[in-house]
Amino acid sequence: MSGQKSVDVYPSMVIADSQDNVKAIEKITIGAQLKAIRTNNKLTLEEASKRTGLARSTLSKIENEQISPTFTVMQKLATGLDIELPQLFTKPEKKQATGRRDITLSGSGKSHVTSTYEHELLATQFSNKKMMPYKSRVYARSFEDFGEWVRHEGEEFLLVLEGEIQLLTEFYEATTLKKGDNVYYDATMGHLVISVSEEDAVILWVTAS
DNA sequence: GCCCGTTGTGCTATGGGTCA
DNA sequence: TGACCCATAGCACAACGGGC
Repeated sequence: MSGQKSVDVYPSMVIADSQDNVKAIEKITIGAQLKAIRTNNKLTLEEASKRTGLARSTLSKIENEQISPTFTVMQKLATGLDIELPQLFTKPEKKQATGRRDITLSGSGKSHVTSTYEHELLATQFSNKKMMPYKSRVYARSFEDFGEWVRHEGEEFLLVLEGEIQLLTEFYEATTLKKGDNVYYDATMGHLVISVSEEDAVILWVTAS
């Protein structure tokens, strides 16, 4: 319950608006997303509290960015509010149409920087999509940069766009992949990616739940 | 006055870091 | 390795303000 630690799979996010460099950065906060989802569903904090099992004050603090929810809390939020977890990181759509599309111009994805990766989330306007595509610059150079395996629900496809990476997985030998190489794997298996080229590698990732 | 949201305080539980 | 300390998350509770 309390004091839980979690692997930062989808960390707090920023928006980049340049092609190669992150310039003006706009923060996308989980709190704001949570509040939008809750109010769209016409739920009070009290009602949301009952549905998620989290205290009303806790929800208020999350919405006002006073505390950062752990992965477990985000799972409770997703379950209680009947949403997919990635929706906490994407702006909610009021209604969905069929035949929809989402164009992300070069460098205009939602960026989110960690100590190991700089993610640029693509096609973020869809709140209920089955895949989550994102481009990542790989800062990590060793397993120690992560401390533990990254694992989560679903499957992932990875394509190397620039540089050279090493894919480390729980059950296989480390594999070196260069530009154009790709891999599809079960994301519940412990995995992580490190750069092995002189420059930080850039990869395309597609996560499907 | 009631409902709702926000804020502040104090407490507990837990994990990480440090040190002997 | 175990003890200790500290930071953090989460909870309950109370108080306050705004809107109806």
